[in-house]
Amino acid sequence: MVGVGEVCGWSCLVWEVDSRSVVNGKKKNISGDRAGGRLEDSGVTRRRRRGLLGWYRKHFRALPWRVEPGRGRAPGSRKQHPNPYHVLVSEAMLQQTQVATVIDYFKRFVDEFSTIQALADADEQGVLRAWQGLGYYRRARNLHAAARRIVEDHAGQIPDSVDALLSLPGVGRYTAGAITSIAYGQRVPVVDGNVARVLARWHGISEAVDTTPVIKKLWQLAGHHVPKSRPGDFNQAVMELGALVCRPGVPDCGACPVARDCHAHQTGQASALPVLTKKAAPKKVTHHTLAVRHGRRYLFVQRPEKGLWSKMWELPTAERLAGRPGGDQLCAWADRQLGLRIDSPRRVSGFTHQTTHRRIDFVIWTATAKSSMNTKGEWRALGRLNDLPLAKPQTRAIAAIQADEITD
DNA sequence: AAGACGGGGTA
DNA sequence: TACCCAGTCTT
Repeated sequence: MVGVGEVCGWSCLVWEVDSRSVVNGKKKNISGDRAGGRLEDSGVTRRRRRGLLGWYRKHFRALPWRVEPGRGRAPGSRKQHPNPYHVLVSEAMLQQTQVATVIDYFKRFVDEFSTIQALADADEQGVLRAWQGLGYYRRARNLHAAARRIVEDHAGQIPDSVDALLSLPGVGRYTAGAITSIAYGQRVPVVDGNVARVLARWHGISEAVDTTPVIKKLWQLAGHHVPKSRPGDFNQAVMELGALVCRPGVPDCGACPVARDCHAHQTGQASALPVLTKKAAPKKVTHHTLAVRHGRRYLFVQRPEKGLWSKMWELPTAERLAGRPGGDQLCAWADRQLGLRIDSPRRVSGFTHQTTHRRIDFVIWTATAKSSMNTKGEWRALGRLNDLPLAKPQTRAIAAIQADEITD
């Protein structure tokens, strides 16, 4: 940890000085040179911790991977920390995904894969299937690979050091901090979107928080805020505050336990912070999904190792047909890409699917195969897809085909 | 440093 | 629409 001196006797003025030094983009010593200054000695810091933990004890959400805060500290009681495996799974699911979305996925996942060993023993398709609908499917494959590594290299114990955790696929600085602090009670900070927002407001950070020097500063700040006692509760409390009170847009400062020690609130800037850099608009594209029927079954293929929806299954989909192709183009495409002769494709429906980087118009076609000869892919009845992981637009396409079958 | 990677909640 | 979510990895 880089030494941060100039945070002793914290004041907003100190940050204003620091932040100016950050903004020219140079990695100068933004923390100042005075060694040994400890934020924990600051009255403001102690007050923030106290206010935050008191608030958290009252307002925390009961979540399936969480232990009641502060519990188990009395002599003779157990279970001070949650199951490290549960923390690993939940943190993987929570990456860029809201708590409310994760809850049911988490329950089903640990029900099906109840231990790290069980997860390691599973096959990747099964793990992807359990992840279906959650998005960012690379997370599922990384988690599965991590489980195998943990069983192989760590005797099935989730590592308790940041370095060992960072070497696992899909575990970055945030997740390593979450596991070490929450599951193992170590004084390690976390910075996620919530923490960044809270810190930007507490300290009146007016530079964009998604640039390298400011991110570095946020980790330093978080490292000085996290207490030795109950670091996991503290980290979760900051994130919970960010999710419930110190929300994006207009925060509920009237409900905030630390508003008196928040620079943004005191100066009326809370709703203006944090500042984020603008992201590129999604690209507009069209995908043509072709439901090729042979008897009662349809052809499904698996997507490649990399890229969008990697290793998920789908009805064959043409992603770069120019213009507004007709049935002839679809026939040619099926011949070329699938080695399949089909009869007169018919357009049955369409919908739009939005991801972070693409706005995809899906056009759904159906056609009959002249034979089921095909080296790759599987022929499946639509009622027997339970073992195939399918991304969202594919489930919509399949629903459209089923509806079309009925009205046929 | 900038993009890719999903899907849903919220205003 | 646009933003943002208990981020990580690749280019």
